[in-house]
Amino acid sequence: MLTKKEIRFCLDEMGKMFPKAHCELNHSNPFELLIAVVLSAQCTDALVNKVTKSLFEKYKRPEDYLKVSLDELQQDIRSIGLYRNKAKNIQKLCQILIEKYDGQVPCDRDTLMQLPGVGRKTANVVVSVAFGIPAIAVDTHVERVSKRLAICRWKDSVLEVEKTLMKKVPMDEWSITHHRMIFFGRYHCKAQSPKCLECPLLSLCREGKKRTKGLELENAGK
DNA sequence: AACTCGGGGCA
DNA sequence: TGCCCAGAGTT
Repeated sequence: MLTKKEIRFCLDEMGKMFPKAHCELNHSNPFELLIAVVLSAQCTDALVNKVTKSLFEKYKRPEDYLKVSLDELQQDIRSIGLYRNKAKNIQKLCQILIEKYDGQVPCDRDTLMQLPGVGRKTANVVVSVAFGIPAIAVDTHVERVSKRLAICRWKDSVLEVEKTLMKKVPMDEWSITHHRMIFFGRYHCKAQSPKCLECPLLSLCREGKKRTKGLELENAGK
């Protein structure tokens, strides 16, 4: 298992590789952030950004999402995939915001998780980015990177990964941890083809050592 | 734990 | 073409 010092080194290196990783989300508007993160499930941020640009010109407040028909909202977000469920969830979510929370986005993680389409990952992103509440959002990239680097154990559940990260990463870096690991996992430490041979973390990466050793044996055998 | 949603991106 | 994807909900 990696020490705190080693983890800090890893995060620093990830920050050097993707220096703009923390600038991708809109900090200033919790409602737009919530919608954007709900839309981002199972598709890339680049794709969501294409949609949200025009979407946020048309829909400013929760009320605006309820003024149109479900079909119209579905068409407005069609290009991101999973759009039927997401449109339904967003209309339901907006209705709840209006009825129970005076049209405002709750700043509590557990409250957010009760909204349709909002799971633990989405709730953690919203509270940490929009409200500055310490939280670490764990998605498939964060989970994979944490396991490959032996920050946590292979068999750990998503929740256990989150707890381990909170224990080992200094609190003031929690928010940035999510974005650095996301970019690192998406573009470098890929699920199928990680770039271990050109990775600055190889010397302390359990999975990387195993994989590169495998590559050497493979090459030697040919 | 396994399945579903889904169009776009990429090899 | 076929495979995978910044998840969440249901069974």
